[in-house]
Amino acid sequence: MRAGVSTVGQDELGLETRLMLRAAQLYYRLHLTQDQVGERLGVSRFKVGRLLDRALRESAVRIEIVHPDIRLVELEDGLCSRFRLRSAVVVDVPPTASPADQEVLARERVAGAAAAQLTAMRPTGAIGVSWGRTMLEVAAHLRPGWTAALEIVQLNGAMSRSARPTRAQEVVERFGLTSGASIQLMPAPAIVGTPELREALERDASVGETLAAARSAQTAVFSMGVVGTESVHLASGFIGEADLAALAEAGAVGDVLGRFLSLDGRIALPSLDRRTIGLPLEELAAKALNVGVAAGPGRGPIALAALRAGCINVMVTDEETATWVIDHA
Amino acid sequence: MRAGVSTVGQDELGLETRLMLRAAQLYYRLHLTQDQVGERLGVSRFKVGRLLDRALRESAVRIEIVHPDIRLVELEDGLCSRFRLRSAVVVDVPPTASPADQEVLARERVAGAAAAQLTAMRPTGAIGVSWGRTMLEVAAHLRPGWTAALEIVQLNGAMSRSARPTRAQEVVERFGLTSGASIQLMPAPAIVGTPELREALERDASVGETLAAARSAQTAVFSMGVVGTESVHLASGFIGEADLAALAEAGAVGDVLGRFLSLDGRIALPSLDRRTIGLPLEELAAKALNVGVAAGPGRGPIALAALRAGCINVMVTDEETATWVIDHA
DNA sequence: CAAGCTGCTGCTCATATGATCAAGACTATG
DNA sequence: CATAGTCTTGATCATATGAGCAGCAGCTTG
Repeated sequence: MRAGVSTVGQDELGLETRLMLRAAQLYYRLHLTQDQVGERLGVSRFKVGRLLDRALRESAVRIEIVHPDIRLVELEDGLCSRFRLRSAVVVDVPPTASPADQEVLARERVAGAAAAQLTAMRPTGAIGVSWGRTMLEVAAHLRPGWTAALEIVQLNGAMSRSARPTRAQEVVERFGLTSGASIQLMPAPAIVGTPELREALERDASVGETLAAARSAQTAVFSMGVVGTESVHLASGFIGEADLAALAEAGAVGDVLGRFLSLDGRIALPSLDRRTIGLPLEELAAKALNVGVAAGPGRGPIALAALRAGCINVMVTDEETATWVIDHA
Repeated sequence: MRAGVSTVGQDELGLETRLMLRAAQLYYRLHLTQDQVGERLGVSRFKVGRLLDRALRESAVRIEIVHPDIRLVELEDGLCSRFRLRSAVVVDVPPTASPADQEVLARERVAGAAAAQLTAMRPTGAIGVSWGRTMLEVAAHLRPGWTAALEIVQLNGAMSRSARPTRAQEVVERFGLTSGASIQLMPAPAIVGTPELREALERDASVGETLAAARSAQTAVFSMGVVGTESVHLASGFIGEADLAALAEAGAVGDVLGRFLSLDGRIALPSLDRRTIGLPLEELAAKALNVGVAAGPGRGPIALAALRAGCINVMVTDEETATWVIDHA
């Protein structure tokens, strides 16, 4: 090797750096092999490798992902690592004219992604599901044969006496019809008037057996609701204005399976929770696969609360919600 | 492969693109192997390779060299490809307070680079050299043992009668002393009064033998001079004000070996050229290795002219000159 | 000047990557 | 409903790259 001559060191100009840039140019821009670069530069391919290594370490060469959607992947990674999730899906929701449209579109997009994610995951055995507008949309996106699961079981009470029914049954039915699984409903309201009644109902075979099935299911799919005048629980008549005021007072930010949480991930109003029929959150959190779906403006707080409660290990949501969660975690 | 299920096509979101970004993220940011990426994403490593390929082709991933000196390498490449050079060296010259300082610093930097380049190239046999301020500086930067060449020969006339001598002998001597090569001077002025005298001198053994040696040398090292009041030929008394005016009239932009060129690379003033003693440019251009050195503000035009004349195959210059040449080529 | 030390070089070998190919899946069309 | 064509997929093999190591040069220090 004649490299020895360079040891005379006539190098005020950073000859080594020059060599590095030249190597980077030939390798990254012209796509030569390290061998070819070495030949052109008169150095061994090992040296070329080391030069490129240095270029990368010293950030003389920057590799960046410039696709506009990369931020979604970054949000997904952020959610996964911060909350130890198995996976996360964050979808882009194009802006719409009105906030109402935005909410509808977000729900539609997120639900589609949730359905795709569920399909890809191929859950088996029994699958517990909640209800609500988002879950209804998820159900609508499921395609026949999406899972080989044997049973679909409702995770919480849903039977409504109101003029605007919950359509909870449709959710379960659609999950079942598209998969050939049997279905099991929870024939009870989401929330009743007293803890004693809740206990009595849960002890009764009608509700109790479904609850037992919900308990033993290895998979759960559920959405998150907001607290406030647009709450589905209010519309369905499960809670009244007084409850709403108490929830607001207690700092509730939304609900999971009808159980309202405050931002720290704890039950906001234990007295109300004791009147709520369905799987308790600790038991939900214990499942192997927990797909939580949050779609639409204002879902950030309840999403964060649910994540903190540890009852989600697969998150599906929109960019706005994910951003809020990451920013406030 | 369960990939079949994805063919149901619940993909308004560009699922494939999402996968691509995820792969790019894991591969380029987290530095996993394609195998590992494939495992995490549930696809084969071949698919990962194809995804990354696509990401690169579609510019979803951009690899850029961000080091501040990369522009110098780009200029070098530009010079090499535009003028079919063997190599080019473009050096950075930090700004100074005054233009005069700038010229001195540029000469110093470029000369250092030229000396380093020469050293790295290890020319053998005979080496022809020109003279001038830049060449003197190059000579000063040579370190003992820089070449195993046998002879250093002066390429053009240099003997001056003026108060300010050319110091051309110092250039040759320094080249010789640092290498152990013998030296051969050209004992004649650069330019004489008549073509006849030039011919007579070149026929004489004193000049003729040196000229023959200059002709047979396989390597040449020379600098480029500007035309104008600061011309070294004027200062040395080789040309007078009248010649200068004629050169300006003829569109001369500078000289190589005392031969003045116009921007198109041709002899600007043939009548003057016939009075110039030394190697003709066609013979210079025929050599295997021609190191041309241009340093300092205002050298762009003569550098371009010399390149167009085809008498350079290794260019050493500063950023300003290189930029000018590229922009005007 | 000797001796130890540091840092750099190129080597060997394991691994990662890319090119090419054959088979299968889906589409479009008769 | 068949069938040809196109696209995608994973396998094989050659090549490119990276990890770890031993040798050597130059520097420092006694």
